[in-house]
Amino acid sequence: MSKPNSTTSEPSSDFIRNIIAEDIKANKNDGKVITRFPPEPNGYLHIGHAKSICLNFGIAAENNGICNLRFDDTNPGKEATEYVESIKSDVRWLGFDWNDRLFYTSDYFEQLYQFAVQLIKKGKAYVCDLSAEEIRKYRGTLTEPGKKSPFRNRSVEENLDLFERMRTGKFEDGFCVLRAKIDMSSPNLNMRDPALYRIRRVSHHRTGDKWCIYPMYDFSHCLSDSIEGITHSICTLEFENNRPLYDWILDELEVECHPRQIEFARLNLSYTVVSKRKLIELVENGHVNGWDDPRMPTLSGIRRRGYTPESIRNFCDSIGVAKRDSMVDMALLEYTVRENLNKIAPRVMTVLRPLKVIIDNYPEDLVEELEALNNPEDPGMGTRKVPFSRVLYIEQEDFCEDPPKKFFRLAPGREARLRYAYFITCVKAVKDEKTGEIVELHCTYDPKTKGGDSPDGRKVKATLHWVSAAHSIEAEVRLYDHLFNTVNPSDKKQAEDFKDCLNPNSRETLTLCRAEPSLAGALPGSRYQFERLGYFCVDSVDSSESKLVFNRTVTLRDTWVKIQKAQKKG
RNA sequence: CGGGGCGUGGCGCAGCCUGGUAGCGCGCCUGCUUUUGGAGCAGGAAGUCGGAGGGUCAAAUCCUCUCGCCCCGACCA
Repeated sequence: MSKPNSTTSEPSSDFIRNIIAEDIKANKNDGKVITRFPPEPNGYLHIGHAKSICLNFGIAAENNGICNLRFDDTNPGKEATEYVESIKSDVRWLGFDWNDRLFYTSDYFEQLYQFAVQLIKKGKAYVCDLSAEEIRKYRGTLTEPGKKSPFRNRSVEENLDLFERMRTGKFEDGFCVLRAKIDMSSPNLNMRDPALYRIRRVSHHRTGDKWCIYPMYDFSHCLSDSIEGITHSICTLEFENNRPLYDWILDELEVECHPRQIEFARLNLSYTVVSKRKLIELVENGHVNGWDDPRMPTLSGIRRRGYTPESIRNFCDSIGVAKRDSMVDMALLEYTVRENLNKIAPRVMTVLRPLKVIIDNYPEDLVEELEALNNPEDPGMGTRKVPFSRVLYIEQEDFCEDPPKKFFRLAPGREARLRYAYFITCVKAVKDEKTGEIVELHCTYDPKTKGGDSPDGRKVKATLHWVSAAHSIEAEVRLYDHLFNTVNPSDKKQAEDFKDCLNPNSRETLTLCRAEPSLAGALPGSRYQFERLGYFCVDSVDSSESKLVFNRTVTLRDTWVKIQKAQKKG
């Protein structure tokens, strides 16, 4: 009964949705489903977060539930308002709405503190004066048990007093921590008396200097989930080892709501990195131009690149959710944008690398306005007029003086169609005497083929895009390729430093492109298909009325490139 | 010599709980339609389910063992 794993329909069933379906069936949590997306505001969201967002908001929506957006802001040193704003706008852009369910762990600092007090009163937490280094030593190793802290048996009263003094700033940063009293010989190191609170005099982006102690992830996350009434706390695999601690804290505190933590494998995408730490490094070392560089796998980068939110959602639905580590091929992401853009992007003609074409037998002063479809996939998108005249530009690679097998574009003596215009025949290629470079083409046109069809039924193998030289407008076009040269730059077997895998040719800027006049005034962010080339969008940062700048979102599927590669291999 | 996970066509997943010789998407191949070498439609190749045993009439599905990969030793999340 599971639905096909289509890229356009509902996501197929996965183990998490199965668990939730069973819980609903068993009327657990009164049949309610409440999830949450809990980013730490210490960086920008990337495509991996999109998977989590789609999962959490998606599951809530499918089950008539709720999904909270909660900022896990317990480490003020690394967090900032800039990040919370970017995260909010990215989630919104992706198409999800948290309504009034916007929360911050910092909203719970007082409650969390009281929970800690409760734990102390139960004799389940203590203030430990060991230094960070000492704690590490006492913790033992993977194969050896740890040692008990000499402060482990302080009285409840003493701990209560000490903890309050931690809060009121009586100790220096790092002087002591509050620890859970669990089991120093547990095979799970997370259970060897983990730190719950640390002293840190850093002002917080929301609470300012109100606090000098901050709760650790393990303590705050489960309790925040509980406070919000989360039913299913979905997180990534690396937290699997933390689950016993998640459950321990909620059990000890006897809270009314004890969410079920479920872990899934994070997304890995080929030819890029999906790790906040690595992305920060790329930004800070200037390997890219900021978080929204169109080559970045950040949502802001992907958005600037021209991807649609719908295509990202379809992508997330089609990759599935499981527990095994895997590497999703970037080609699938590209497929989902093409699939989406093919339906909605208006077609337009733009020549990236212009080659002048003179139609010898076309009247010097004539200009015809030819009708062109805005989208052959959707006649409802209407038509537009494109000017045609004696001097045109076509793509350099659409002409070949000595065409190889299967090349069926323009060549000396060969006839081809100019889209929506006429059949033209190349009569002569003019070369630069010194470089041998082809400078311009002389062609003739067949007036009877106006519109692109010959009344005698004559066929041509190729249809080329073109622009009228006099009417076309200048544009800058930025072509992008994979940010990295290797499938998995994070693989230490590939390179010690992932930055060594950076693709030096990940961006190529073309400044002399010629676009059809209808593109004048194109709005930032608007997306087009440049016929035969790919999908492009107006850059939202650098484009202006006086200077159009386009980003190539993705090329069209290119069979000719494939044939050429096959021919090279023999 | 610790603990926790995972292993199904090239890639990503479903199926496993309630055994009956494997399914989907992408990719790949062929043909047809087509004024984007785009797109659509039709068809096709490709896996014996990490490996080995065991019980069963019958296992990817149950049991045992084994191999491989990932995660855990921040006062990060």
